Amino acid sequence: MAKGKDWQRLMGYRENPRPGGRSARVQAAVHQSVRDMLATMDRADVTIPLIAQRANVTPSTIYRRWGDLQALLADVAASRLQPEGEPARIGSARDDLEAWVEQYADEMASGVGRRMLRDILSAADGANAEKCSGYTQHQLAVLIARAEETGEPFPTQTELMDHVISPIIYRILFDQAPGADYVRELIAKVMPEGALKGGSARTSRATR
Amino acid sequence: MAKGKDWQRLMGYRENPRPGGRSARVQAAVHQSVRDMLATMDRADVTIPLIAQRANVTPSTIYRRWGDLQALLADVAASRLQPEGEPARIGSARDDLEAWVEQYADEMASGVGRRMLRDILSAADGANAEKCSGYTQHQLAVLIARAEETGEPFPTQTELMDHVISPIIYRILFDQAPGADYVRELIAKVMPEGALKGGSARTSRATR
DNA sequence: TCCACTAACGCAAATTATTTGCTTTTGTGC
DNA sequence: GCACAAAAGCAAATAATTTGCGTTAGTGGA
Repeated sequence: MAKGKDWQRLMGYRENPRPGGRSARVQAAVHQSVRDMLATMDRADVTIPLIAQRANVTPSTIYRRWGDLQALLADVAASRLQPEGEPARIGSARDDLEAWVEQYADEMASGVGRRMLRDILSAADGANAEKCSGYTQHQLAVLIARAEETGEPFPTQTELMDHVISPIIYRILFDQAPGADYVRELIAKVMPEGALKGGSARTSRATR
Repeated sequence: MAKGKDWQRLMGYRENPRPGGRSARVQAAVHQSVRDMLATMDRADVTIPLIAQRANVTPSTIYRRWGDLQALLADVAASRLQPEGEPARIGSARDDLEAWVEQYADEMASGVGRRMLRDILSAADGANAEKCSGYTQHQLAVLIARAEETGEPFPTQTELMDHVISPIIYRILFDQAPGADYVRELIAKVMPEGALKGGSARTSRATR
């Protein structure tokens, strides 16, 4: 089994060799089918033949295009994890950050989010994982750019990834869900000295 | 397919229902078989029938006991990730911590370590992931206890998990390997104020 | 030590998933 | 339009998974 493990690379089946109508339709139908099935039935019962049937596609099409179920699930998860827009503008850069990270943590810690994370990480090809991490970094970059514009003191991207995102993801993957106040504490810790929360003292949580 | 998804729980097949001779032998043979195969062949070619053959066991035995390949791989990975002993005693508590974390990061970032991590995370049952995180926390607890004995200032377990272990694991899972100096920087950041590195200034790396 | 009990294993048939060679459809560039 | 080839469909061949039932062998009690 699994002889042609990486033909996807061997024959450059990558991104846009022929993105025209039919291919795109098949891809959309298959993705939709996967999303539907994940929403309605237990993940252990989701199989490629079933996905294919619901998508009105032949199983071999899926096998040839994605390789195996894990790769397909990872692909679907990665596309669902792609942010729909930029972080909301609430108020100060820090407020925006807090709001965004809280929502991020909630999404990732939810049942579906957690499973998507795992799907992405368990794929043989790490491309989707990198893509997913890239999305996060991009969102943070937007927040950082805003802070720069207004001159507000703000953590660097590395600090945010290492000390806010990483602990959140670790907890989700290995233990349990991080709560909203835990997230705020993480943020408080990486904010540069002198950056105030609202109008009060640094560690205060009175405002809001 | 996969009808009896979680019979392992339904009928309490858990840890020690009957750990006597034969069961233990089968478990050892299967684990060994998996380790051998992972070492010699491509992971995509590792199948349950092959594992069974090499372990001189019937495939259905493996299916009934572990459920599927992912669960088996996660089980093997978790047992390989179990630390063999306590962290080495090098010198100061901080030196011990640095040495231990560096080795931890190296192991996890290596090809095998990375794959084991992913195996553990991709299993449907999160028990192995928790177990694995528990090992890490236990090792850290030992280091913390030592620091307490000698009265050296030391980070808390939460600080270490959140700001040293988490960023390392995140990088391994999503991006690339963390280097030794990156690891030392993380440690430097969580050491309490006033804790000196070797005999010199805090951020110095002259010693050692 | 022997015996009853049953968890766990082995075997083999039935089912289901995966691979593969070949044909057909259909975007794409000229 | 037309030629080209990428991607899809189809179906047969292969391989993995499930399952029912018989057998083996730890475990606890007499």
